[in-house]
Amino acid sequence: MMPIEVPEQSTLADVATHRLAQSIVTGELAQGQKLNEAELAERFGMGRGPLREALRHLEGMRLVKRIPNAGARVVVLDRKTLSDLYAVRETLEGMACRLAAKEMTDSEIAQLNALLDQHEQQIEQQGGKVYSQSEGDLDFHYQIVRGSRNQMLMNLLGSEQYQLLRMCRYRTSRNAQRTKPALNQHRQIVEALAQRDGELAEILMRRHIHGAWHSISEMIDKEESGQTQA
Amino acid sequence: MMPIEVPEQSTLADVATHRLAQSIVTGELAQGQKLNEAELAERFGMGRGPLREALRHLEGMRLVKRIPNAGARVVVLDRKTLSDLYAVRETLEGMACRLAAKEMTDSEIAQLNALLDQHEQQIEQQGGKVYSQSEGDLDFHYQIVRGSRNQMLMNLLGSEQYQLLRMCRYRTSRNAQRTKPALNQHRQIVEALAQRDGELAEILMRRHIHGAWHSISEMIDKEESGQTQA
DNA sequence: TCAATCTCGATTGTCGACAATCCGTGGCAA
DNA sequence: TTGCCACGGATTGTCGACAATCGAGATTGA
Repeated sequence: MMPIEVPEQSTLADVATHRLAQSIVTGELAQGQKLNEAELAERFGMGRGPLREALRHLEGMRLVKRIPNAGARVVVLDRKTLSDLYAVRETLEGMACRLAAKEMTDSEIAQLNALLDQHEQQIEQQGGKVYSQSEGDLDFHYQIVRGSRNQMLMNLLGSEQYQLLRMCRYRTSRNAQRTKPALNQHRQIVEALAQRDGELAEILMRRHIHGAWHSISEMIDKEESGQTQA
Repeated sequence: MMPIEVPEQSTLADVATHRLAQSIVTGELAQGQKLNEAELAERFGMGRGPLREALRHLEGMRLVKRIPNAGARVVVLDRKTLSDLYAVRETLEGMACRLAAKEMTDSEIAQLNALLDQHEQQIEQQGGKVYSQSEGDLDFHYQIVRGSRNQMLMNLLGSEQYQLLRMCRYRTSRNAQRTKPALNQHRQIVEALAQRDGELAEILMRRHIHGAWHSISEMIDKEESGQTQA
């Protein structure tokens, strides 16, 4: 609810933007898939005008790529792109941690701990399904980013990049073995925040994200067993 | 030519996007200014459809902010926003330097030095006008970002953020005293790159940007002598 | 005089139709 | 058979008109 950017339905183009972003992120629309204006407009029950505006908005967000006179396609996240994304994320979220250690209130940090308690419960109860690794995890990260009080960071990590992130998560979070160690790392980070040790929090977060990329990278390697197209 | 994102005119919405972005960045359209669809469409010699698409694109790029049924306005860069922007930029460009020290070819680094020679000439010839501080400086930074080989970095720093950056530059680059020391800092950075010392290059770049923000911050303080509106 | 409301002009949101362009297909000739 | 060209369908790009909404100013009542 917090990060998914509620558009408070007012204009049709906005709801189209929202629905398309959602569909792209969840993988309902496959990467590289062609986006037919007439068909989508029909499905959403609106004219082509608002839909085209939504496409342009998503183009600005880099969720779709448009080629003049050839239509729009969902962006494709290849290995290199993902690698670059995680490298940037490592830097940016590390920075967020450093700032958050100075800026977050004690109450907010307590909330963070409560969030982790909640995750722990869910892991124990349902044998560590996927929660902590997919949505809950993102909540955790997003809360810290918010704690940095840096609006630019929130924009970058909370919107555009974040969407790509979620795309990636939906692709790879089916077999999440990493929930337990991830939770421990989260705990360490919050501990560092509570002690107002920004440098440590930054290092821990960077290590955490680096590990996440390592894990995801292996997953992609396995997954890549026969799909190469231009 | 390199960074200004040539749209190779094909669709009217694209040229509108380009022209609007240009006007916003150069300050031709003031911050917070209302963007009237009919008027702009008239001025650009096109219908309102393509223009609306351009506005949606710019909205995705965060160059304009739209309020449903109330039109679009040029985004406003207040002090806090700029401060956040420079903090992020410091981190990101530092990272770019660290990567570039490993990834750039000797030839590219030589080119960088040639670019600085050119800047030096221009400074000496015309008494250090504005070149190095406004456009040439950005070229320098952009070349390094490109040298990082990280596409995500290039997107972030080369497009969205970069545009905001340029907005800021056009606002504050009238009285650039900093061209000489800035050039020296640039030289130091290139030297570190040439020695493949990524850590040093990162530190130097961070210091360079930090100093730039300090300078710009003071400029804003002076400039702020009687303008407060909601 | 002040405040609430009403009305009107202006602006935005939406739609349908038309023009331009591209892609695949089929025919034709070498 | 193979390469090229023309044609047709489909899709995108653009425009003009209409409906919905908002803001500002005038009007009226307390």
